[in-house]
Amino acid sequence: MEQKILQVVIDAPLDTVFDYRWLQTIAGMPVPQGGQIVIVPFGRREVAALIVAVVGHSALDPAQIKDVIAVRSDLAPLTADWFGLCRFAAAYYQRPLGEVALPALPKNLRAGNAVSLTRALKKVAASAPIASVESAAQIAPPGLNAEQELAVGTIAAAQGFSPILLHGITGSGKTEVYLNAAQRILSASDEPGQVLMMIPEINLTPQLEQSVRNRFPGLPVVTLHSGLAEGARLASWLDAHLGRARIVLGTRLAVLASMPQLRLIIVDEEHDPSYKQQEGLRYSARDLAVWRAHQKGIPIVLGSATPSAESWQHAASGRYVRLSLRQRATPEAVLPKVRLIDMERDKPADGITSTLITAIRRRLEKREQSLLFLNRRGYAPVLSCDACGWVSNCSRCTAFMVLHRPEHRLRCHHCSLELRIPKSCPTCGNVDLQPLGRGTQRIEETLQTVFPEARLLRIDADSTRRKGSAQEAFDSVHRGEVDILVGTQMVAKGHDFRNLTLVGVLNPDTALFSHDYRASERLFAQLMQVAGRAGRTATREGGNASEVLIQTRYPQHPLYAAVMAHDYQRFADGLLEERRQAGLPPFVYQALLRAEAPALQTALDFLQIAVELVDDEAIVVNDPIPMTMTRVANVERAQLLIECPSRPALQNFLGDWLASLRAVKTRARWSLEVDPVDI
DNA sequence: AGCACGCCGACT
DNA sequence: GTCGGCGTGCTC
Repeated sequence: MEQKILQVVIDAPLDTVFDYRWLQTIAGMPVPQGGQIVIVPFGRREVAALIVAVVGHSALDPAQIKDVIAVRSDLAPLTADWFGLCRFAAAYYQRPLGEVALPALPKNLRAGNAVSLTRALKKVAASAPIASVESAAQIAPPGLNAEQELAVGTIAAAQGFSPILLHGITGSGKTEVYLNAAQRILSASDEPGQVLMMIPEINLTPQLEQSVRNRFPGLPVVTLHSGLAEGARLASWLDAHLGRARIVLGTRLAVLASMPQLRLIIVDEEHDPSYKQQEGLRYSARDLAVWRAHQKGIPIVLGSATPSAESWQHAASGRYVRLSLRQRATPEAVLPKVRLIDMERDKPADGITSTLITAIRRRLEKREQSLLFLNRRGYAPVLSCDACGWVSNCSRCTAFMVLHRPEHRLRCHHCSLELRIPKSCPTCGNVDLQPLGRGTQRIEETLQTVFPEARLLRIDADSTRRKGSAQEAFDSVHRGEVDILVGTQMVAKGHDFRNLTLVGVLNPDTALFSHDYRASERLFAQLMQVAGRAGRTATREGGNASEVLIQTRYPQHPLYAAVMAHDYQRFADGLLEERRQAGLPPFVYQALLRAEAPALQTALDFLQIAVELVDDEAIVVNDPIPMTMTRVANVERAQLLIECPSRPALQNFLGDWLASLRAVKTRARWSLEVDPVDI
């Protein structure tokens, strides 16, 4: 009887391979291969594992080796390319391979549920034969302008790894460039090819999915995102893995999809913070996509109206090719006029200046829509007592509990704590408690008072909690059932409202002076994006271009000057110069060690030990500090930032450092983040 | 990460 | 006298 040793990895924080015994129980049963999924006994449970190697002998005592329970031989093995990607991600983010590779697979594949896999495989096999791109492109593409033609030509002609930064203003037709480039690449060769098209949040950008499907009717297009039900996710994943899906449209998790015939990667809105996974393995899907394109030797298009500082710098240094779309694709369309409202001169009443009120009134008279953008949900960020100074602190976090008036609740946005709004001050009994500051709910209330006849709609995480309700809300705006829309960053993405001609931005100033050096970069992107919601309408008959009004106390700030001029380049060049002088990314590479414990000192003590374990001249070590929001859900948190001008040098150091950190005896829970954001 | 074993406080 | 707190140790 033939015996083999399968070396496997498991989804656990254990950076080793485990050996299992495979015995040929039925003559002719094929020997398992690397890249296949197996079910193995692990401790007292059964887990899914991935075979990384099949060998003849194990170094272990045979008595220690257990038998494999089952081999998922019905699935084509994961390829070496895919393993290479997972290996890179694991090494780069300092995690065990199994913790990267196994969660990248659909749950149903790992659950040992043979029935659902068999059914899904049958469904894939039975689905329509693969359509060729030619037969599917029967819908005539709209004509491209010269800039778009140049972009498509450059992408399609690219040889080998070619990172391309496509900088195109809102409405300049980036999507058409993506679709044409995809078409050219898919039809260029006789072999089947696949395109990975990544977008920040699929639920907020259903238009893109629709344009892709409309453009290539009959071509297998699948979506991959966390909102899919497990069955649908498995079906999409299998289509991608088996090479049947020609276009995979997905969010950040799609970067780890198995796509054996990958020929082109597109990352739309490449600057978007959603590409950064903020829990578990904290990877940048954009960065992994670039690595994947490099590994495969294929072009990758990073598209944005406001590229990230990192990508802009790569373009400036010549690492990326920069292509610009400076014209709006629809010739009659014009950019919205951006004006600032000086809040020192025009003092706002209830958060809204008279200039903005007048502008909204004009839109109501003309039956046009207005959008007010305010990045703060709830009614007011804090409830306070004038008499004794009490404020609505969360008892478990270093944060205020936010007043949610319609729900009659105080809510902590950082832990699950929720209370009824107190009728009187908990310390002095004063019944006159005051909300301080303004969130979307309060703005909605104010507007309803000022414009009692107007049809108002608020779109934020609270109003769209129910599944599908965000879509309903956006649809009703499109149908013209809303006069004034109030929303958080949710409304900034994706949706173009044809009849919307006014965007008001309520209090963007806080981001100008944030401790987070990335805040201004995000603000610029957000302002350009929200301005784009209004900008797509052509100059209206006899009317004016759409208008963006920004309420600010700092009308002289250069960021606003760049926004008014729609001049990303001016902003970005200035931003990069500041970063260079301050020694901040992208001119330095960072890693952040976080520690948390019931007592802050426990976390700080651990980080101090970590400081003392740094023995590398190339590494700059900062002081361990409590996090800005020190306590969340009764856990105290601290962090230690380390920096290095060289990425390889940092990588080299991190491996050794982590090995010594794992040996430290501490009660703190800790984790390392490479290339952190939000620090 | 799970999951078990193992030694000290408030309950039927 | 037991149920259960989480410390620590292991997983081929």
